[in-house]
Amino acid sequence: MLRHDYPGQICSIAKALEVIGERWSLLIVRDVMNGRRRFDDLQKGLGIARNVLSTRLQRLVEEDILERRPYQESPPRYEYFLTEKGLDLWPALVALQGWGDRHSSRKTGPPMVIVHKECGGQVSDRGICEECGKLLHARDARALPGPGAEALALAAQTSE
Amino acid sequence: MLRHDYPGQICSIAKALEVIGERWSLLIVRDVMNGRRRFDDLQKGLGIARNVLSTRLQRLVEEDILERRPYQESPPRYEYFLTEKGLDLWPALVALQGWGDRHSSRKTGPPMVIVHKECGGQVSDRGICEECGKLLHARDARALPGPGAEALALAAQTSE
DNA sequence: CGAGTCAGTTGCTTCGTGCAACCCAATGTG
DNA sequence: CACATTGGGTTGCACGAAGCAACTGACTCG
Repeated sequence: MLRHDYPGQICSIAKALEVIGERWSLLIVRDVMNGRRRFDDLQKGLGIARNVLSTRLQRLVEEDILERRPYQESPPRYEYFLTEKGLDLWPALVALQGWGDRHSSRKTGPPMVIVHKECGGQVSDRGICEECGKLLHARDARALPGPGAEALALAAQTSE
Repeated sequence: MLRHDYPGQICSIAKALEVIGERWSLLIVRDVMNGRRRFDDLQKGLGIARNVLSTRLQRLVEEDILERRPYQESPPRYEYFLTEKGLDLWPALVALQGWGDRHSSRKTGPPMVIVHKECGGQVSDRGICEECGKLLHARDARALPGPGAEALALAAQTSE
């Protein structure tokens, strides 16, 4: 049996980390948010071991962060979608990305930028549009390659 | 040699997680932010193995997230403080805590609340004071036990 | 003189991760 | 028709990381 807990902690940060603090979990959520939904696609994109990806996906589904939906039968093939709970991780991802940008991509500029779909303005690390000042949620924004990105047109078609 | 990287990832989230994505790291940062600064205090509070705490602290110091300062000589004893880079993790911690609150402390209410030092208003998961509307940073806020906390007067004297 | 404090280190065991190989059904290719 | 490829995994093995307990070493307190 696995231990997913930080015993004795009453803090919600600990609670949150029990679920998404495992290695790869947040990166999987980020990739699914950016439109990667299939096993092989996630595996290749992340460079994660297949068995680990498998257990992570199962756990994220159990925790109601991802939802597994068939997109064809025979052979059965599945896609993973974010639930509301999963989408709600957006502010945390944005905050982490902001921290990473500020402290490790100083010269090149951020490899990814987040823009407000509605007005095209850049989104701050607090999830607020710098253009129109609105407080945003996952569905209001889209990730695009930034100045620090070599190439990678992955987030191009970030559908709904 | 350890592997602290997520190879092939160009995203700042991956960069951030290389450093603070390890089990316990963020909880250590949170505790130091709440005024716990000493080895035994952190160890008892977190219930972490001593050797693991030791390596985590070393790594966080290496990464310039914590600073190790002697507070006495003979025998040499040290305290850990957050650097600016460490303090700057505050928005991410607040966002994670918000997510944890929303999705796992539904009935009890949040175990911890964050309040704006200046006006006493509650701070949202975006790090904005709900009272005065200001966008806050680590030094502007303080963590206090919330409705979901049984007891624990740990965060009582959250000095500067 | 013995007990306690503080900041670790050492040794051992178990758990988690990475890697490669394999499976199975269906579809594409020569 | 044979054979390779795609997609979504599972299995087995090796090794690094985490948990646990005991020990160290310099000092203080009663």
